Amino acid sequence: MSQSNQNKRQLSSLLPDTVNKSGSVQLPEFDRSLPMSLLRAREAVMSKFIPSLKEHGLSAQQWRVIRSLEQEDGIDISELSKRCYLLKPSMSRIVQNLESRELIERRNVASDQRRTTLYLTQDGREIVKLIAPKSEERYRFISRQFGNGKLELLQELLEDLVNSINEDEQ
Amino acid sequence: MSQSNQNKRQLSSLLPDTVNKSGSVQLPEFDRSLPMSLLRAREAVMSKFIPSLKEHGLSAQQWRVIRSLEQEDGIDISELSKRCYLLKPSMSRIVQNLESRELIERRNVASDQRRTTLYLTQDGREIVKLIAPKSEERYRFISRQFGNGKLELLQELLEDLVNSINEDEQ
DNA sequence: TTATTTAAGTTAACATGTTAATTAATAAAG
DNA sequence: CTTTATTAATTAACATGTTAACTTAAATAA
Repeated sequence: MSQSNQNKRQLSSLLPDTVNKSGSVQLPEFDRSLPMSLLRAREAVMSKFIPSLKEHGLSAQQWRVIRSLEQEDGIDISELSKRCYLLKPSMSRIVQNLESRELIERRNVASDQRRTTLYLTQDGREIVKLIAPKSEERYRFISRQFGNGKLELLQELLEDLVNSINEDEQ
Repeated sequence: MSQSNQNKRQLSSLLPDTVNKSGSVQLPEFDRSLPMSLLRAREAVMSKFIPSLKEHGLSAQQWRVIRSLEQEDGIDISELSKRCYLLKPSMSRIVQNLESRELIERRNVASDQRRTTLYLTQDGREIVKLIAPKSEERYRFISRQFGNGKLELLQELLEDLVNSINEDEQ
């Protein structure tokens, strides 16, 4: 994981809505910007999950793929890349990696030879059984430390943020 | 930017705190997990900033570096990598890239020849002047769409989340 | 003063993010 | 039925994320 967050500053006024007195525009303080806050939060959260993934030789992205197939097996690569928020070239390489390790397998779609569907293998299911309890424990830890109520509120705000940004594009 | 979020589901109960009735542990639904929520939020936010960065041939990471030097010039590479949440090998390559484009310049530290300090060039400052107003407008847009109060609350929750996760390590 | 440890930054190697191009298959249009 | 357009997935190429190793310089210990 990357370096810890060492440059914490006092919470200050955010996102000025007008230009400053001298007439020049200004961005929020770099460390206070929304992208940086989201980056820090995600790195902190991921730092709790990555060690147990590494124990099984899996990257975060590979786990996302396995996790998504565990929830619904047999979807195609395009759909899987959407659900995992991975670009298709990235998904293509990840699928090859997991296939070579026999954690997932491909099947052609008889009705559309362009498409390939993906399934967890028995080994893939075993690795889920090994990792899932540790991830579950990590979630409980985060939930306890941070507070269940605050976590629900955060999730809701994150969803509202995504919706409010995306509705501009509709 | 990556594919849009097309698989929205109804907001459901999050982070079960106990094992389910059958006795097996369970993770939150994949799409509802905190890492995925944070990833989506950051991608949505970044999608508003990246086009104007690309107009000037800058990646998000390169902009972070320039942005950080604009706030405080003349810091060393190690300190800059901490502030930008970039690993040192990544920072090393980014610095080389920006240096070759004459947006930043290196200066040795006479008192410690291991260290190199970095400064924005005149061209670097010009590009900040071109990009900053667009980024500022993007912040105003996000703030309007989402709500200033909600944005402050979100920032506060993100900071609390980071603090609560990290205090376990102290 | 010398030896050892630590630090700053770079490089190698591999994984993933990203854009563009390509191939093969399917759908649509005429 | 033939031609054109679109789609699914892969590959190439380059940037960045990540870990390990390396080089050079400074700090610390003996």
